[in-house]
Amino acid sequence: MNIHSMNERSFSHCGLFTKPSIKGAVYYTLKGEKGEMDQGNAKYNRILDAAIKVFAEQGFYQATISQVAKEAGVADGTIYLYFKNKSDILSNFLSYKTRMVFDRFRQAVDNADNAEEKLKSLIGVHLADFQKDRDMAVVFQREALLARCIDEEDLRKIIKMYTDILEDILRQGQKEGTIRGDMHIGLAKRFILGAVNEIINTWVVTGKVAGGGELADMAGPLVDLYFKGIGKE
Amino acid sequence: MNIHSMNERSFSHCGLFTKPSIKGAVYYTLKGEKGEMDQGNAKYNRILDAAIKVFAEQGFYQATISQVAKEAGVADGTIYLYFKNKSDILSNFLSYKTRMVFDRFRQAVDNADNAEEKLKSLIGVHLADFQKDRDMAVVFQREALLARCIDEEDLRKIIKMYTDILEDILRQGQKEGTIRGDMHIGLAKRFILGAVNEIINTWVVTGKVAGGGELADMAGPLVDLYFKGIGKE
Amino acid sequence: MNIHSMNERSFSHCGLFTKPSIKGAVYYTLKGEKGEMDQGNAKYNRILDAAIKVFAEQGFYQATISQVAKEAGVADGTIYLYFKNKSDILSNFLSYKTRMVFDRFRQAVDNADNAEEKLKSLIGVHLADFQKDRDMAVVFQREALLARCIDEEDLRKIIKMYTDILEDILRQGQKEGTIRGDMHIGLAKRFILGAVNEIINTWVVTGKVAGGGELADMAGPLVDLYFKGIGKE
Amino acid sequence: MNIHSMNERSFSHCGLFTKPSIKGAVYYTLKGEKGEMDQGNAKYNRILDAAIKVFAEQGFYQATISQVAKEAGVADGTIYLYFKNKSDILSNFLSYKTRMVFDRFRQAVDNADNAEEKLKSLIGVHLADFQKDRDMAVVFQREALLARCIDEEDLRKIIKMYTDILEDILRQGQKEGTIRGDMHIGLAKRFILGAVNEIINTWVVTGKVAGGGELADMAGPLVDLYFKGIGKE
DNA sequence: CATGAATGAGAATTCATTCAT
DNA sequence: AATGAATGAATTCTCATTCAT
Repeated sequence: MNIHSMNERSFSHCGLFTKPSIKGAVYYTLKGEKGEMDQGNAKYNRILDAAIKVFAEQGFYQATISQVAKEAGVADGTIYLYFKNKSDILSNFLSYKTRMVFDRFRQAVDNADNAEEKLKSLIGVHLADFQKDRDMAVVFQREALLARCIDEEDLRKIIKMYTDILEDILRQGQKEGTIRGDMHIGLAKRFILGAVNEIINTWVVTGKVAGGGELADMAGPLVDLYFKGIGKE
Repeated sequence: MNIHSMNERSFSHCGLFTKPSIKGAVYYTLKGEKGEMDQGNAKYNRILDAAIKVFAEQGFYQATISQVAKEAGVADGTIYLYFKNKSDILSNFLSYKTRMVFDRFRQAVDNADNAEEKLKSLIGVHLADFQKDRDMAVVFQREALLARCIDEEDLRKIIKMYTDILEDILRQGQKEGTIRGDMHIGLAKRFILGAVNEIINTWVVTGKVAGGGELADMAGPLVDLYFKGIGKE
Repeated sequence: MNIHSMNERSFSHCGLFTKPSIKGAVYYTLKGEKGEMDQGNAKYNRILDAAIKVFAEQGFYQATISQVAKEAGVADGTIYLYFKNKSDILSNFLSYKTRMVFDRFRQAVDNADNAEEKLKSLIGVHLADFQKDRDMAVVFQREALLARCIDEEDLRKIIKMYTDILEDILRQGQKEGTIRGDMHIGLAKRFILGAVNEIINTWVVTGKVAGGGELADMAGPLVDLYFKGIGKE
Repeated sequence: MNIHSMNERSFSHCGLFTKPSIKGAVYYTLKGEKGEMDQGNAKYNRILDAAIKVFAEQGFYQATISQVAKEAGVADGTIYLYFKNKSDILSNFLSYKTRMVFDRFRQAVDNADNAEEKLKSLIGVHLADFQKDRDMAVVFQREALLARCIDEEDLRKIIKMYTDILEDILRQGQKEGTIRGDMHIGLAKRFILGAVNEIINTWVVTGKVAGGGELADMAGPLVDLYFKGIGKE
């Protein structure tokens, strides 16, 4: 018997956002936080961490289960006690990480007052969280796209989640009178998300941040650009 | 002897933009234009076209040489007369396509007068060209990133090429007085490129354009957003 | 220490019919009959029953220890307290079952008077017993042959046991004057056994009995055929 | 590209007897008979022969593709150019062999006049053919039963093919007045087939023929038993 | 140049068996 | 005795690449 039931709610099987909790994800969240976390969870997390590290370094398709197992310090076969197959590792990671990341995004937005502050807060958390965990960032930005093992539908949902948050902010700003009413919201959403992704991608590829500071420091100037544009009044 | 010398200057071996001409690329450019083009070149192009189609459909790693050969109507072994290996096909494509695309981009920019027109022209051609050839767009946006067979250095160069064009435009705009002088140019470049990529990606994944029209139609509204931002004056 | 000494006398190691008693078999025989039977024996039997069920359904090689354990309601490891390995389960079953079946066969033969009655009784019990326990029948007819884990020598012995019984009957019939003296006894034995096996196999595969009744009902008509043949007078 | 289209009509995919010809089987038939047989066919046959030899020795599940490849003198991968997978080898063999064997059986029956002669001829060919190729006999008698990779439906069809031939003979005999009209034909068919199988199985397991001669020599005495039975008139 | 059959290294995955608890 | 997580050997199958024709 294996622990698969625990991960049952993987991307490819149950839809990404339909079930409320992944045990694995929960355990993962608890990483390092609870002394009473048992071995099984620890191992699930160890494998997940190792896999993301290896995927980030090698790319999903280049990475082998053996490499992941070695990195995690377990036998090859052990991986299959926790994950259905190689794709399932990535699925579980994306599923869990998406959930976690969006929880933080929502929080960041909820804790700010007006549209501009909300946007600044959202972008700030986005950049900070991704900078904090480069492996995650690499896998999220690069592998998620290509991984044909991930349902395109799920991919769309992840993006939609983000653009939905943005849409809320934009509409609020329009009500507040701080954001133009005469623009294409669908375009504006992509416009905002695109810049953030581009900045993260540049950092992922070059290791550098435009301007030389922290990734999160770009949130202010970026939101400034979003609002004022590049044009001279 | 095979034709490899011809492709020697592939991405992964000699750097993308260091040597002035790729015979293959040249042949490719000439596709359908010159009656005196010999069989070999035609076959080179057939394989390249077939490969991009298959890569776009299956993903680079899922695609097999056999599929490409079948699509191209040649034997598996024939591919190796024109390309060193599987990665080399993608490398050659990116190398050639980058060159071609940037030629068109430069032209688009050169044919316009002021910064705003240049930007509009650049984005317009970018969107139009990618929409015209979805397979190319898919491979460019998705596979290029993940394909570890492409040198990261080369990837950086491609992006730099684009942002260099943008930088020129931005500086010209600043001189013209149409673009703010008090902004971070490095950030602005990513800000511009990011939106274009995001719009293309959305189209690639969903098949839809925000707004419902043609991809190229977004150039105007997008540049408008770039200049004015989302803020209410 | 484990209980292995108990099963030491498995098919593959000590020969099937050389030692007088298998503890496991004895326990098995006692299944449900003795209140003082301890837990260990009950578990031994539970595993054996479960294994035969799973082997019958999946085939010996397709069946996994985990499936057997689950069916038996014990942990995977527990199986190895009672059986040396997977083959040993089958060996023990065949060993026990052969013994049990032949006890009943001998009894059936002993309780009848003349050769024809003996034969009818033997065939009747054979068919009835196999019909009563389809899993056993499947394993006996199908898996026993293919399972290379069973010593061919043992296989020969089982068959010989049966044909020895038949030989006794045939010789008695010849003495009694009811059975021809001018025939090849070795051939006649196979002739008799073959028909029974074929009828059981047909039932195992199709689930049907030629004629549509109970398997055991075929004993009479079959023995009639044995004696009279298919020829007209 | 591989040669699979050639074997398309495998047991498990298209039903056993629905399509008229297996190229592979045809080639196989021609083994050693036609000088112009090309390499591909020769290899297909080499692999098939090797596989049957290995399956007969090791059993289907114990046998590995590597063993088959080694026996055939080809690389492991080559096997997959000719067969979809391990089961497909067995399927193709059984499919081909069944066809061939039944052609010979039909011929044997057609060339004889009355029921008794037909039966004698059928049994004679059956025994002779199986004795001629022990590996085939082993695989046919033992592995075919157990191989869960073979559709049970197909198994039934093979058996039915044989019993259909027998039924024709029995009915003809009844018309001719040489065979009893008062017997259960379904039972009689199994009765006949069972004896043949038992004799072959005994020979497969012990290497011996009851009586000590050739397997085919048993046809006469056996048919004599069928007709006259074991009873003293 | 072109072919495509053959190769064999390499990867994912399974599962009998062990052993620390 | 019982457990079941962990192991890792073993196996199937894939596919980029080669090379004789």
